[in-house]
Amino acid sequence: MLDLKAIRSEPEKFLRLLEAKGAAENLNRLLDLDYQRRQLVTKTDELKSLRNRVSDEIARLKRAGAAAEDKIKEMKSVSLQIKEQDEQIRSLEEQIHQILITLPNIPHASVKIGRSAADNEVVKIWGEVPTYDFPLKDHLDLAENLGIIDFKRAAKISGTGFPLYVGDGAVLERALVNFMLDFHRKKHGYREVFPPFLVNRDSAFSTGQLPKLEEDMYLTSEDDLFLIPTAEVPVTNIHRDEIIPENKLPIKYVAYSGCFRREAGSYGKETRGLSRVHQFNKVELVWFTIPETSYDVHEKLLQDAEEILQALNLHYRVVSLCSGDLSFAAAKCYDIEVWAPGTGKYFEVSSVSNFEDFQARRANIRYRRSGDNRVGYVHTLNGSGVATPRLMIALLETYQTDEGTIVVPEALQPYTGFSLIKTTV
RNA sequence: GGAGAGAUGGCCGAGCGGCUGAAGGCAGCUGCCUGCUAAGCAGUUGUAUCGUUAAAAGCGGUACCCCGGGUUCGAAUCCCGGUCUCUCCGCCA
Repeated sequence: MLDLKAIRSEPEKFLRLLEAKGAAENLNRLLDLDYQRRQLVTKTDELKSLRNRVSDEIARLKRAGAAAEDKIKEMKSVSLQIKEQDEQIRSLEEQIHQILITLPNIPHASVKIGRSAADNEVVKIWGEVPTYDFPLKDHLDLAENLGIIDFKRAAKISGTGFPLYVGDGAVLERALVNFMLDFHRKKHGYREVFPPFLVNRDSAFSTGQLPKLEEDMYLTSEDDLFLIPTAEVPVTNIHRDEIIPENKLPIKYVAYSGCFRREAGSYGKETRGLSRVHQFNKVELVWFTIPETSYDVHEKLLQDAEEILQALNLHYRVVSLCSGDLSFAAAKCYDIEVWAPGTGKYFEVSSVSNFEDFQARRANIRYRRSGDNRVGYVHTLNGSGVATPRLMIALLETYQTDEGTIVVPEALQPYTGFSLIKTTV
């Protein structure tokens, strides 16, 4: 959520930046409603002040045994007026709120203004496109031949987009998750949490999924709980409605979770294989920081996520998203895209975002400054570290051999207990 | 799923329809005292919002005792609805 007071004081700036994200239409109406509200609040507070004073007088008169009928009568009509104006204020606040919750975050000054993914910039390339002296298979062929992912039976069980990992495939998937959790916990000092996979509306609102992206989530109708699309949602909400002492910051969590996405509207494209699925596994990194350091942390977070791919020796590039491609809540975002040689494409395996105080405002996560004891909103950041399905694609396709087997990267071998995946059926 | 109990400030805890933003205690901060520490004494300490201000501080107003309604000139206190927590029973990995 944006700061209404900030919008009020610099409306032109917000107009310009919201346009850069393609979402400026309601701004003037918002400012008008805000003005009306403030006028009415001032008027109504004066009436309340009057009522409080006279009510005290009435109490004094009654205690002294004097009559107060005329004052009571007068206050009766004042109270009625207060009630009417309070209702108007409530209505104005509701309208303001409705606009405010649909306004996206504004891009940071370092973010390029652009319309779509075509305007994104590659800011880093790590490693080189690997070369092979035999014809490459894509992950679908490899997985099917090796019998490590059973898409057919998965479709029978749940439908398309719900991978069923089998045998060494299941072990490999689990190994990836454990490897990444340990990596961030031990090497980067994150605190591990294991969050709930279903969340309530307040939690989904806080991180920005609601109200605009409700249809992207699975909803359990009986209990009105959402299946999480990312661990970002429960983990960010750990500190909802809290005031954190500054000396406790930064706080950094690493969490594994299953992730569930309806991917409504994306039928027909990329529906085969692992590239776009309804359920997947992801290790997520979440930071809470003071505002002054959040952009340094953003770079650090990116680096932490990159190191996973480096440890697995996978070629990747980093893309800085332009304003038009930023998600609803993000002020700045890097995508990490890993190379899949069999498919011949880069796949996004991580999104590393700084939300500044946008989520903190929605979630009411504040901190108390050590110096002057004042409270302010924290900055929240998160990044995938990383998501497995596309990592699996890159892994299978990068480490395939001309026999169709898969060499397990050294870093993973302690977790798999084997170094080669070959046909077992 | 059934039955019962509860929700007050950073924490514990009192609270009669007006004199309660809220007693008392703890913790924190500031002074005083003390060779140091402890103890003692005095003062102080929430959040949001509106106004004043270029802005902040400060000052003034308003609201907030789980949430939402109601009764009343006036509600932490009375009434109704909801949420959450705890205990017991049932079911259950």
